[in-house]
Amino acid sequence: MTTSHKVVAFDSAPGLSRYAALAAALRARVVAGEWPPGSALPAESLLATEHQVALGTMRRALELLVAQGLVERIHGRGTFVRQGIAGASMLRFFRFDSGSGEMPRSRILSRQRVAAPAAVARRLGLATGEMVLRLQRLRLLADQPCLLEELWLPLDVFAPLAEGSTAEWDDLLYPMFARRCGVHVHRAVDDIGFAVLTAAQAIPLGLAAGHPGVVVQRAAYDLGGRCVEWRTTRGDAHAFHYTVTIT
Amino acid sequence: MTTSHKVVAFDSAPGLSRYAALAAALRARVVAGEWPPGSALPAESLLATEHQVALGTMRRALELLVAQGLVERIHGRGTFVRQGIAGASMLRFFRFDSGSGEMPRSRILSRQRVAAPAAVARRLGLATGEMVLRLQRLRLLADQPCLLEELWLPLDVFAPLAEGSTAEWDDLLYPMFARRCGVHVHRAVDDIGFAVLTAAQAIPLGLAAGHPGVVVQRAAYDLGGRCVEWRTTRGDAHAFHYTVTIT
DNA sequence: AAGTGGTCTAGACCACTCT
DNA sequence: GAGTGGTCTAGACCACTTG
Repeated sequence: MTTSHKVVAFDSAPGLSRYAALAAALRARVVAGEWPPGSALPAESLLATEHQVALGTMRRALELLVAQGLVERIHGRGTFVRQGIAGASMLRFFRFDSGSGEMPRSRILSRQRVAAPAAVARRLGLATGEMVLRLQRLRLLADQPCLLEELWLPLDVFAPLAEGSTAEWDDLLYPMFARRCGVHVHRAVDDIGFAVLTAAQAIPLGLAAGHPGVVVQRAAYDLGGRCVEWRTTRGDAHAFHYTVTIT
Repeated sequence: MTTSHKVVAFDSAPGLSRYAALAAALRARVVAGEWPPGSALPAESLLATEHQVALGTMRRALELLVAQGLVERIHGRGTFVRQGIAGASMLRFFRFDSGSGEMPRSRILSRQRVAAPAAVARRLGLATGEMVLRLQRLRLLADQPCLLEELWLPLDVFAPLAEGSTAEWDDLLYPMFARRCGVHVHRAVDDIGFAVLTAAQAIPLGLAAGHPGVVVQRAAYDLGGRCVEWRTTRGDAHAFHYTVTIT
């Protein structure tokens, strides 16, 4: 008598190593929602027998996914699909002198349902004229305004945020995106530059028009690689600092 | 009859895995100069038998050194100690609109042998008052000044640079450091900030006093982890740009 | 105690580079 | 063809977490 085991096929490698093909197959299952963010994958031994490869090969595949930031492994507990980026990640570019353990606060200044301008539509991978949510947001530290943000979100997936009061929104957006819209931000690309602030940008920050400012433009992507946010953040250039290590 | 093989001992692990201890032992031999930058290490199979470990374990150790940036492996050729940082690494923070294939040029504005000020001595790990080389350097792109730099170098290892004409110096410093002083810069930490330029800083750059400037402060380290350079670079803030990806 | 990931072994075979 | 690193296997044993 033969026992029946679940067997999962994966595309054999077109020039790819077996563990790379395995990693791609596992990634596809994660993106498809088979294992939601925060949940555990089956044990590596199980996955190995399922895919009919040696344990070491499956380990290589999982290590690859760890390096790619898709999953994280915890000794003795298991392999988990990573939750998205935590939030407050914009503050890492700034050094505001306030109580160090200070919680950042947020205030939504405006919220509009608008047709996407061409530049925004291109960034978000939408057709020009598709509906988006435009937000203006002020971030405060110890009740002092420090960052002014303009966000563009595709309405098809962020529709829940178009309704209800914005006064009750969380101070951190990404956890709220996950909870209310099922959108997990897994990757963000920040482009940093400097520009003089206009009056409209400077006043909410308590600065004067013409003050030097930092401009961070961010594109944020979900698990599947779709751009789900286009954001421009402005702050006082004198508060900017960032450290890079090169090897 | 027994054949005699070279056997290299390494400290058994005080809480370290065997491959981590192996990596540390190999790193020590590289730092000691047994395999100079650019040269090849023995084959992994040889190293494995020398250290009396399985091939896979030695591979883990070498992979660790690759991840740390100490060596690089080339399929079919061997394992090589990495040369230092190439140079021109400061330009990656700026976007000067000129011919894209433009070679950056350098001009040494001043060179002094001076006693290290306290702040510099601390950064370089010297006693206050030890002798250092202070350089001012202007970097040009298409004959346009773009960056102004102030460098502090410990004289004990950079003595060869205190003699002779600075007019003949290379445009890239790090390869010259390696060739003339045997100093290989393997790691650099850049701290980016913002400040308004003084007249003395702005004039050489063709800007006006009070112009917004980017300030990059760099500590550069050699193979052994010694800080061998402390540098401050200033440039037009409007030319600054940098991209960071977070996951 | 049971289940998880982490380390280590000893081998076979493949892919690439140089001469 | 000889020598290098890269992949894959099949197992043993260890270390950590949880019930």
